[in-house]
Amino acid sequence: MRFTSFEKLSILCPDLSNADVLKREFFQRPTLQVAYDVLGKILARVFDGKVIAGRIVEVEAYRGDDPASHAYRGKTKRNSPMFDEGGTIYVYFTYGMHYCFNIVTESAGFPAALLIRAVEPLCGVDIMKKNRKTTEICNLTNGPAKLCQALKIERQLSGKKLNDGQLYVLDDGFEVDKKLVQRSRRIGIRVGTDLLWRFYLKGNKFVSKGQPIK
DNA sequence: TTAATGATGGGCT
DNA sequence: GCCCATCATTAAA
Repeated sequence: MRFTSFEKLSILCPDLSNADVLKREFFQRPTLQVAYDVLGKILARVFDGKVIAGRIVEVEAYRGDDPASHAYRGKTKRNSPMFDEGGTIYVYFTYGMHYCFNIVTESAGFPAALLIRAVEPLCGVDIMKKNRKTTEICNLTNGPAKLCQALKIERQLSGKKLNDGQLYVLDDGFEVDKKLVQRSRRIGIRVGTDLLWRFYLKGNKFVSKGQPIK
C-alpha cells in the first residue's frame, strides 16, 4: 500500500514519494519489538494540504503492567485509546500546556503504547519553524511535546487510526544500523525507572540527553 | 533551577 | 461531587 492519499506529496516531499505505509499488523506485536523496529521509520503529518514529516529516532514503551503507564490503573476516558488495537493514535495533554504523541501497540484489550520522543526533520521544515516559533533546526523536534507542536499533533487525533488521512507512519527503505540502537531507562518518570524501555539511535542529535540514574 | 499552566484521576465525603 | 497532588515537558534564568 502506497502513501497516495495526497497527490502533491512527491512535490513537497520527494523523499516520501515511494514510501510504503506500515501495515496495521506492524503495530499489533509485542511492544518492545515494535519499539525496536519503528526506529528509522517516518512520521508524516498531513495538515492544511501540506506534509510535515520526520524520521523517528527515539521512543519509549509503556505497557499496562508497568507502573509508569497511564493504563496501569485501568481504563479511563483519557487513556482508552491505549486499550484499542495497535495502530491507534494516543495523544495526551500534560503539564497544562503540552501534547505528547503515542502509537498504540499490541492487540485490542492489551493496553500498551510507544511515546514518540524525537524525530529528525525531513520535510515541511519551514512549517515546523513556524509552528515552533524558532529557526533552530535542532530545536524543532527533539522532544515529545516539541514534535507534537512542530507536526500539529493535538488532542483531536487521539483515538483515531494511523494512516487514515491525517497522520502516517511510513517505511522509505531507510536501513537503520542496528548497532546504533541503544536502550536506557525512560525519562521524566518517577516509577518504573528500572525498566530499560527507552530506545534511540546513538549519536543522533535529536535524541534527548537522558536522565542520571539515581 | 524553576515557573508556567490546567487536565486528570485517586481519595475522600 | 469536591479537593488537590501530580504530571511520559519546555523555556527561561
